[in-house]
Amino acid sequence: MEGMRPGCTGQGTVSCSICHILTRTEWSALPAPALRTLSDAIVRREFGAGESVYAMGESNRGIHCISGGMVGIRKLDEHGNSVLLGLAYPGDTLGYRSFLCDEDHKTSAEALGPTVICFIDAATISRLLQLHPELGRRFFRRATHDVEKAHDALIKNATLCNRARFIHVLLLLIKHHGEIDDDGARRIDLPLSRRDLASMIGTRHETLSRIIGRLESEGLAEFSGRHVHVPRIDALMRDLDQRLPQ
Amino acid sequence: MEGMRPGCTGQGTVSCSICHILTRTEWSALPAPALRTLSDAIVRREFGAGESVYAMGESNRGIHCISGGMVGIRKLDEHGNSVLLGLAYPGDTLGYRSFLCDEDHKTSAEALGPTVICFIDAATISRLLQLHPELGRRFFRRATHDVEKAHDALIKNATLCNRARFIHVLLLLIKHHGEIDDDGARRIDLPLSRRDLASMIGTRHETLSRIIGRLESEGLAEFSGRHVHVPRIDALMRDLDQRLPQ
DNA sequence: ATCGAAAATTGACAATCGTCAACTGGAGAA
DNA sequence: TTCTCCAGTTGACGATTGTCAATTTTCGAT
Repeated sequence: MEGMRPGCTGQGTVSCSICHILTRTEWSALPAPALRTLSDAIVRREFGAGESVYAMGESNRGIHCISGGMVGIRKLDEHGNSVLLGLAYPGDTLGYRSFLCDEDHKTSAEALGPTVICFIDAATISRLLQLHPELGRRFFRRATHDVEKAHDALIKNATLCNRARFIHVLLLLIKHHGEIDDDGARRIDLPLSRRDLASMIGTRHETLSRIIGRLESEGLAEFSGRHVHVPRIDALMRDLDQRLPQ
Repeated sequence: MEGMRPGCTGQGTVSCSICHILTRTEWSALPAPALRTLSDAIVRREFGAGESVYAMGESNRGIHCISGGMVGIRKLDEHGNSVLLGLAYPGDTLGYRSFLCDEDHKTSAEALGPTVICFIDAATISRLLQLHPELGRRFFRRATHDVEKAHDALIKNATLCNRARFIHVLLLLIKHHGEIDDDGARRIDLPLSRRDLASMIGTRHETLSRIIGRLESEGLAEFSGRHVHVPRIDALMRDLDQRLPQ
């Protein structure tokens, strides 16, 4: 199977019942015996940065569950433009919508660094869903949450300028990847290229370069390649309040 | 009950099994006896233009199903900006997500003209869902479809300029409300204010005024208040192809 | 270490956009 | 009717953006 690595532990060697991110996943709706069924069925796969987990248009053979690392959810429009719709982290389930609707993948998922993903095949999920209707309700909740996330993004696009949208993305990334210095400053190594960052806020990469330049000249952040240093994160947040429209 | 009109036929007088828009709704998953249960339970309500069907933050007591007319789905951000997220037409179900997740309404729904809406109370839905699991699957499909619609809107926002986004909205409205003249030209009475149209494409109403002005000076459309005349609709669509980025 | 391709930055310029302001026009109330 | 209010339009202006182009930097492969 593509993506399988020599170090992959393969089937049945991971226990979902002791998975530390279980409480974040939809599977936590299952009782212990069902979790054993799940553990026996999952296939653990490791991905390197840039590797595709699945691609738009592919048929969907099961559900992916992120155990470690980070995944970018991408979509291409009819003209080949790539837009990064969102980021997924350990505990997030991928491909559940198209799987449960028996449709092809509507987005692409791509590892943004060393990533470990558990794959659960169609037959196992069908069995679990039939025995435990609560699992289906959890996935419905998840879909609802995804709608709300997309609506929030639409509202940000409609009401904020590019600069504010970028700061929002930056704060989100800091929340997930940032480290705190002794003086309270934050440091990150961005997991995304400038182009992907630009596509997330809906602008061109040249424009993003200029926004970054302005943030640097104002002392709000220092960028060096993918490394970012934010001396005072509250200054960034206050900048958002003062820059509501454009 | 607020919104009830003298002309409202009230409970049990509408048969869902003969509702002409039934094939479009999730309820078509139900067999005939369940449809009778549904018919007996629904409450038909009529709304005038601008009347609220439900508001953001209200508790959710059931599902609304549009029988006739048109509804705008609106959301307010934390600063009071109103954004029109989408339009709903006969056959569309409203408020199903927050209802099935047992949460408050996350959006507002507002009649954009004389509108007839059937309301199904919580107890009836719960009973139907329990007896007919397929109904739940239909709602899941609907949620998935809503995610994809929001993602498509995000991609349009990220890759198209305001002018192209407005033309997309205009074509959508023509599809639903347009009439065809003898010479093939289209006519519409827009169901939305300029401000709402602007919020849909994520810009200011002054900017929309200028975009409309340019479309008029190029002969692509004539605007007179809310009435629009599009002499050649294919010219509008061709304009989209030539104006991909900005 | 070197090379080459892709990513990223920067400049210049035209086009677009947001803001503020003034003005027009129509709908509803007194 | 007249008045007021609000949606809509238009103008002016500065700021931002997209595009094209040139250049620099980065990163992986050889």
